Parts: sequence; C-alpha cells; structure tokens
Amino acid sequence: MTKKAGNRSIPHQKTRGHHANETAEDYVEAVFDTIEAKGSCRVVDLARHFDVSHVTVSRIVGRLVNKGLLVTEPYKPITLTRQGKTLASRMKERHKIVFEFLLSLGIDEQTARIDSEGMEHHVSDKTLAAMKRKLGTK
Amino acid sequence: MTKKAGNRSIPHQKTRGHHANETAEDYVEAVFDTIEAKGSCRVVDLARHFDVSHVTVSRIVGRLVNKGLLVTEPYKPITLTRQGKTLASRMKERHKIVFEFLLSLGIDEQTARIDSEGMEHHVSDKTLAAMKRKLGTK
DNA sequence: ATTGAAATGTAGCAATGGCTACGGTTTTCG
DNA sequence: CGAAAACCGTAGCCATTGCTACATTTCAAT
Repeated sequence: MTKKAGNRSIPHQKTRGHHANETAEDYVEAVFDTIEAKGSCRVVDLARHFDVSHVTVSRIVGRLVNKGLLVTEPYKPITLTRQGKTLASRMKERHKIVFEFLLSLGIDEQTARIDSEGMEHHVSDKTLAAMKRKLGTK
Repeated sequence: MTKKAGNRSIPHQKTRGHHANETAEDYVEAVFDTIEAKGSCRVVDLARHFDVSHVTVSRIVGRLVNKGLLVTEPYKPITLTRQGKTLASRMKERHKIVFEFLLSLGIDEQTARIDSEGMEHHVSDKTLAAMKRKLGTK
C-alpha cells in the first residue's frame, strides 16, 4: 500500500468527497440567507433556490443533519447548528470577498455573482487573502 | 411542465451534469498534456495523474469516447478527436490565464496551480477576459 | 370542523465517479 | 521463447445527486 493513497501532490481531489463538501457549503449558506431573508427556511425554499426537486433537498438536508450542520424535524423548518453557522459565516465571507474582487476587475454584477458562486469553493485561504489585500489597496 | 425546467436565473447548475463537464475538461486537458509530454497517453497515465484507480479512468474514457472527445481501442493508447483537441486547447488557455493571474496577485506557484485547477471550470468568458486584460496591463 | 392546497416524506430509478477483486493482453526481458 | 511485469477490461459494490410518482402531514380558508 502507500500506493493508492494520495501520493500525488494533492491537487486532484477525489471528486465525490470534494463535491459533497461543496454541497454542504452551498446548503448552509443558503439556509443562513433564507433565514435572514424570511425568518425561516423550509425544504421548499432550498428547492426553489437551487432549482432542484424537494426530494433532492430533503435527502441532502438529512445528510447534513447527520453531519451536525443542520437541525430539523419532519415537516419542520430547517435551522443551523453552531457548527453550521460557523461554516455559513465562513462561506459568506469568502463569497463576499470573491464577489467584490470580481466587481473590482470590472465585471458586471450578474456575471460576478455566478462566477463567485462557482469559485468560492476552490479559492484557497492564501488566494482569498490576496484578493482581500487587493481590495484594501484600491 | 415548464415548471421544473430552469426558471431560476441560471446560477445554480444541476451538479451532476455540470460536474460531468468538468471531468471531461480535466480529462481532455490531461490527455493533451500527457501526449505532449511523453508521446502517448495510456489509461495508467491518467490514473496516476488524477490519483484514481485505472478502473475509474477507463470508465470515464469510455464515456468521453462516446461523447466524441477521445478515441481509443482496447489495450491501445488514448488520443483526442478534433473536438477533444479544441476543448483541450480552450481549457489549457483558461488554465494558463487563471494561473498567471493568480501569480500576478503574488500567490506562490504551488497554491496558484492548485487553485487554478479548481477555478478554471467556473470562470466565465467575461471574467477570463478581465483577467487577461489585467495581465496585459501590468 | 372540514377540505383542499402546499409542503414533506418515501420508494425506486438513472447517471456519475469512487473502489476491490479477478482475469485477460501486451510488453519486456532474461 | 517464455515468464514476469505492466497494463487493461469486466463484474459488482457503495455514495452522491438528479428525477417522477405516490403517500402523508400541515395549514389556511371556507
């Protein structure tokens, strides 16, 4: 052994696990925003937000409950655990920095919004710090 | 119907399909680079490159052959179709721009390499153009 | 209080991307 | 040449994320 385990220089992530993380990040952020916007967050809110079926949402919510990020009960609204809130805050912060950085490059809001949503999961702390620096410099 | 179909304003991609595209992009790029580097590309080269098993590679290669991006035969090397070459070139160009842009932010090569691999799939043409502009400006 | 609509849950299917185990091909080398 | 090593394919398992169809629960409006 020591053969199969990540001897490669880390770059290429095992997609499955990596994407599961992205999903968790997206969901806690959406739950946070929805609660902030309308007081509570239901499965249907997330389904509309991500444009997927409520089935997909409730399965993923179940997984994130098991992971300790969300709390809910059958037919009840969804809330964040402390851990979920922490992750959501972190993601919102990343999102904001990447979004504003893109705006500072002269990109329109619509494009910046879409790109930042895709990029925020792939930007390392170092790159995020560099973007923050540039923004402060401006 | 017209109900379930993407009425949302496009940002949130149906992950499955979206990620399949990313995989295709990564694979054609890797095939291109491998052929450039050592004359031919085998399943085992890709398995080592992505640090996954050869089984995963050969299944994905099979799919990309069906998609018209790759060409191969049992126990033979993998080559790119014209379409595959086009996509590979596009991805390499994106990769290069994002990578160099990150370097221009003062990020170290290792980090820039990892981040650019993750980001290249999520950067729109507009954002890419903006990065290119900034690089030219320097 | 009842009923009907909206929201959730459950069952079950498909596609993608991981894996191990096992067996067949090809290549290389003694 | 012949055997070991390297490479590749197939079978079959699991997890994730989509979906439709159908059942159940809640809630609001009459």
